[in-house]
Amino acid sequence: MLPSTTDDLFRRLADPTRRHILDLLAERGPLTVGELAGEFPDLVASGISKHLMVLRAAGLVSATRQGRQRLYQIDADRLAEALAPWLAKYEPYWSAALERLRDLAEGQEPPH
Amino acid sequence: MLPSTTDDLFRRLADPTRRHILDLLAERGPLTVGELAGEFPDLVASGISKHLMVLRAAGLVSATRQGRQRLYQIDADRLAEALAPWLAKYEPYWSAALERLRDLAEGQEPPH
DNA sequence: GAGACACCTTACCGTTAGGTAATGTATAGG
DNA sequence: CCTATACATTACCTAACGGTAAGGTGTCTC
Repeated sequence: MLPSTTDDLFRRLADPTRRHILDLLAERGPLTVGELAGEFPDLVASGISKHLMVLRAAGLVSATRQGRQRLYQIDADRLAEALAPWLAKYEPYWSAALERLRDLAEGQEPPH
Repeated sequence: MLPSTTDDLFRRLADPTRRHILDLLAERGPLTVGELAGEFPDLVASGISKHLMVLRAAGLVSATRQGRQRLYQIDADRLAEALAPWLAKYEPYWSAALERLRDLAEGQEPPH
């Protein structure tokens, strides 16, 4: 399922749990299913596993066995690659928005 | 519904028809419901209207009466603003992906 | 002001998506 | 080997979503 069209991508990113999983993998590096499941007290482990399968089917994450555990890591390049065509259409808008966000983060007023 | 959290945004962008509506408004400028509906032969007009309500509730589009028609236009700034916090997390990845995309569009090999 | 028109709103319906629970499979340890 | 562990997989249930159809509201035209 390498192509991962825009439709496909947005469908997979639509679920907040899946985006949270991606965020965790991006922040902390590779994690096991158990570690990830620990971050979602309201969910059963097999639910996490299912979400991981959805992400893996699009190549957004990849897994490597580590004994009896399984280490998942994000493939942010693929994520970016799949999102790029859509992003390109709105580039001028969000590039400005990102600058405003950065200005805000620095606690200084935007140049105005 | 001004805040439009990331969760909220992705839920609304998840539907391909809604993203297509946004694309059309971005490319062609303000359009009426009838004009938009014409682009979706498989859908009934009231379906389009429903999608527009979903987008409008998040402020992603706005409408102005024009006689008995209604002109919808995209609010790309709000779209970008809502997406920016999420985008910022993966910025290094997709900024590279966008460059590769641009290089590809110009028909030249990336600098490598 | 009566009708046509453009759109909105509501009610309803089938499909899908996300959740749990139960079962299956592969690996580590005693 | 036998058991426990760590995930994967399957079956099942419910809620949410996207769709149509029918009725409602406001506006233009004659």
